[in-house]
Amino acid sequence: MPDILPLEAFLPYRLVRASNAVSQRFAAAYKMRFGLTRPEWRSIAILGEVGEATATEIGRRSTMHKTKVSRAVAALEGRGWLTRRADSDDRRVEHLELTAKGRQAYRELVQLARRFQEDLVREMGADAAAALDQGLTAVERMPPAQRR
Amino acid sequence: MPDILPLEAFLPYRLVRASNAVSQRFAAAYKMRFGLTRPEWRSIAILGEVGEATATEIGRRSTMHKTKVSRAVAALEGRGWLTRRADSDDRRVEHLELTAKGRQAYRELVQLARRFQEDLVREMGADAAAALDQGLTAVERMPPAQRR
DNA sequence: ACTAAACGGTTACAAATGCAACTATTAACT
DNA sequence: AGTTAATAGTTGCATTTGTAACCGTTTAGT
Repeated sequence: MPDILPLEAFLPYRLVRASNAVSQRFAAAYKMRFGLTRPEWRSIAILGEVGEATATEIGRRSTMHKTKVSRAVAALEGRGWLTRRADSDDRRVEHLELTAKGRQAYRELVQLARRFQEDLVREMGADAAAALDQGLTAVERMPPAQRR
Repeated sequence: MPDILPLEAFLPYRLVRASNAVSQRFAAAYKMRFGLTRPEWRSIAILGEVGEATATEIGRRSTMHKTKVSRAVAALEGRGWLTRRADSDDRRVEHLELTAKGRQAYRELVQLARRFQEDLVREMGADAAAALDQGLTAVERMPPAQRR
């Protein structure tokens, strides 16, 4: 009498699958357009949003490990999409900022992302999208101790 | 007037984050209890659910690449949790099945998963969990061409 | 029947990732 | 002041993952 668990009904699995499906599709878009990796796209997204940040802050905001951030930042710097500026008070800290070229790319990326999300919502249906939003909000509210 | 995109409002990003938060927490549980990797746990979950499957079928059902499945299956075989049986008609095919030991582990894993999901739903709130369910269902319904 | 294409599964190699150790610097403690 | 702990960021190394090539077998086309 085997007590089975249908994987299709298991929330963590469904979340992973949905997440993979959606972000692989989006990743294909920005990768094709710019040759960016996910850590790179995320770092740009943060910098474009807040204007200026340290590597640590990028990591905190985007939930990426600091080595990922470090490598992404190095790559973006190599592309000439961001610059580092030493902090005057604390010489460990580097303030990062997009260059004009980086901001231009960011603008395009934002367009891409907006269109993507619009398509997604249209395809899911507005009511389902609202439900998803509500569900994700609840997950996001869960305390870090529980979330991690 | 930079047109910004708040990452916190971008669905793919939110999905990835929620998915990571939830499944890292669950992974910690089965990893601690059994030392399983995620591909291994998924393979067991499929086999426990359907009783018997080929590697290809495991891949299809769990959305894992065939190399991942191949490695997971090899590891589980090494543990003595599953056995391979050659197909009589088609000698390329191997039918996989959990051993008694594997089924025992599966039973425990199902318990673990059930408790996990109950806790999760309780913590989110039943209404939010229902909303999440509805949202995920809509994503799952999206055609593969769009999903991938 | 014979060749080419397709398929199940494994393996080799390259790229991405995570962890731990490291450097340099600042903060905290006594 | 002087030692210790903490922090920002980078790098080396082991592990994980994905891609492509591969072997053996079956199917399809001619």
